[in-house]
Amino acid sequence: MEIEDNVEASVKDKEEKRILKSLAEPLLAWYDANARILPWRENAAPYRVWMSEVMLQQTRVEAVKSYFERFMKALPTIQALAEIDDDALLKLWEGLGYYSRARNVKKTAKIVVEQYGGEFPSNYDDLMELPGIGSYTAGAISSIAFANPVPAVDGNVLRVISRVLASKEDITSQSVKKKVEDELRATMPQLKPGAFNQALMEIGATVCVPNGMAKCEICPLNQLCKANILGIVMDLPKKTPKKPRTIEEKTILVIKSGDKVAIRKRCSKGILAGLYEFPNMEGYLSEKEVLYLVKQMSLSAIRILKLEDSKHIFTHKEWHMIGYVVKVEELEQNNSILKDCFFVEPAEIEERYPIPTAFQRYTKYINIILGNDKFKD
DNA sequence: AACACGGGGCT
DNA sequence: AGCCCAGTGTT
Repeated sequence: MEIEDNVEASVKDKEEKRILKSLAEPLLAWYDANARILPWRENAAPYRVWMSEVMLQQTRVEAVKSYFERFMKALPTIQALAEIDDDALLKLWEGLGYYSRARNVKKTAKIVVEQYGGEFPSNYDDLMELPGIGSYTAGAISSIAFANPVPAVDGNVLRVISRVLASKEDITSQSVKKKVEDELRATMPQLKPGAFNQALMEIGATVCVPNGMAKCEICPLNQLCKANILGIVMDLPKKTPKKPRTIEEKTILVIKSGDKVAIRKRCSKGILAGLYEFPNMEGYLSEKEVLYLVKQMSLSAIRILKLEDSKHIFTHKEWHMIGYVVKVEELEQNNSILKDCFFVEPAEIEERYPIPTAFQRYTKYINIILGNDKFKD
């Protein structure tokens, strides 16, 4: 019985290997005719490939386009990136999300300049040592910029391979990803590995799509795709469901003094690390409670206005926010709200301070005129 | 293996 | 409202 199982497994392995090896020809032909024109495809310089791949981590192509072009214009060389000021770097990344990526590209730029003479390493294992470069990005850089036959397995590739092989294994498990990487490393073409990897992802992004109907009619792989043949494309891939988001309630204060507004720098660890924000606290505070706190710091007239409620959704949590604009004069030092805050003009925020999207909506209230009807003593 | 880490677009 | 995206790092 054990022997029969082994024989069966071996037959299945060979079948899978045969299918994977037959992918390259139709895939490369399709890619030649259907590759999208994208900014980072103008040329495959390692610096460009690296930056685009990092930006594309968990981020849609459409969102990355403008960021990539602006970033490469501002920092045309890896030397320029290695030397840029942290706030200026985050300002270039503002709104793109996963800000540790920005910190990591700068760390890597420094290493490449100092340890590699400014030239990116080409092989997979060296790339894997660099901050912010994992198995996917190492494979993408090595194959696309240096033509090394190593796989670049992202969510698209996992979905496509899962369907082509009609595999019911859970693609969210790391062991499955590792297995797909190993199988592709053994079967992918030695010629044009960069085009092969990009073609696999491009099929996933434009044909073998995750939501809605996969376009199997126009897929170059439809004749050899087991899920298509078996009619189970919509049932694949299998994934374990995600944990529900936790909800956090916050009160945001837009504190105005003259033409300036109070902001502060966030902690260097955790969510939105190192970005700037309006002072805020846990929980919903009433107008009275805010006023009480604000009175401790302001010696004279105070006006306050409640703002519209807002909600910001992250991957793993939701911020439900209420906000107030508060006009203050004559500040006392070292009060609790304004601890770590400093006052800046709106124009400075726009050009200098990176503000996460969750707080961006409150910037429009900086210039609000507070009427006398809201005056409180 | 599980979790933290952004933001946005599509169904 | 849920899904998921050209994933990586930490625990």
